[in-house]
Amino acid sequence: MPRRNARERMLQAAQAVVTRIGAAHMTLDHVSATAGVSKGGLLYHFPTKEALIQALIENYIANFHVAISRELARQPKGTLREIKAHIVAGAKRDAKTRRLGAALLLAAAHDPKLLAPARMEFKRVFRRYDGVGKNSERAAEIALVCDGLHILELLGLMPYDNRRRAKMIRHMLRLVDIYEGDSAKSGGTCDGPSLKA
Amino acid sequence: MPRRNARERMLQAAQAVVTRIGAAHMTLDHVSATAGVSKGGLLYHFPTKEALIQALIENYIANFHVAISRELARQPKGTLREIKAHIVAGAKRDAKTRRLGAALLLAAAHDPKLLAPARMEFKRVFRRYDGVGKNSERAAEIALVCDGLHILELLGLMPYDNRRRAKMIRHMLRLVDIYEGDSAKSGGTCDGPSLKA
DNA sequence: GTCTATATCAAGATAGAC
DNA sequence: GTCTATCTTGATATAGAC
Repeated sequence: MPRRNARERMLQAAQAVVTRIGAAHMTLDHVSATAGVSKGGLLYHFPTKEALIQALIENYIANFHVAISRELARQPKGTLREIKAHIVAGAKRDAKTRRLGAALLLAAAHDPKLLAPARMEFKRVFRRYDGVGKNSERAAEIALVCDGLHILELLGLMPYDNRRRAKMIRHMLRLVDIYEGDSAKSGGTCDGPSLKA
Repeated sequence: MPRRNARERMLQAAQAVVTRIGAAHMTLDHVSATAGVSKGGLLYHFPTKEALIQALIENYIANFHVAISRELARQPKGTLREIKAHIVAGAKRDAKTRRLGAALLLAAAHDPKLLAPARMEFKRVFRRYDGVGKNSERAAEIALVCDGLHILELLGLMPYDNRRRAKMIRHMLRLVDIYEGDSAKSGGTCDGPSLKA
């Protein structure tokens, strides 16, 4: 009987361990104990520790995509509603999820290849932002603000409190709106004025 | 004889190793061999591997400050010249330095405490950006764009080529100018040529 | 096919010799 | 201050039990 659950259970256990003590301190013994299997059993499903972390990262990104889809349904019509959904979904991640993301990001230290999915994700996002409007620097600016916030928060480097953060999120959404409006106007230049708050 | 050089030599060796193969794959054996001492000798100066990495990180940040100071001397007068110097210095780091920074950042996976210096650095930067002007979201926006670019590049997540990147840097400097101009509520002293996209 | 038990090997850390 | 010898832990590899 190929128990589909076993693999899933091990992934969940790994996720729990990583969230609790970080990917760097996660050991195979720890995960297998949490999952209720032997180390060998774990290694049967994930031949190396890296494979396990890789699976966690893919899982994390997939979950994020689900969250974005959920937000997308709530966004009003608009060319860039997908981007806004991205921002809101990112803003809504809870502390536990963020901790998991940070741990996984840092786990890539052992193999830059592990960042490949993330790299693809960024490529996709930047292309998406770039594809709309005429001022691609402005677009990149928005992309960088969003993803900069995202990553700085993951790493715990963002010195904002909740109130400040909420204001910043609103500001970002406004940026998208303005950019969307500018892009829609055929003759409109994208410099300065419309960005003044 | 307390050889001041010994510690320094070991630090240099560690830096070389990290730059070459990454902090995760750096072993004490490797470093001690490169430095020409035994593992025990190395561990006398740096009681743990983490202590060694910590020293490398502090060294890295100190070097970055030196680079900023150098750029500061080249910047024309202006309220936010320090910020522009920061941007330019960040943009100018060579590949080797970037690789080192990335490795050190990722090394923090083993202990979030290692990120403490970086955290302090960001706090300082954001406060500096925040202190000038009235629109603090706008200021934060600039800060996030700069540091977002910085970190995404360190992690190799930035999908830009050199030309695109240069344009983005110029755009960022222009953002600072615009913000400075808005804050001063005067004509805005933009330094012409270097800011054209 | 799925797992347990056990073996191996690398690398961080410690103790004490010099 | 620095080295050698040794301990320990954790990641893999292997041998088979069910």
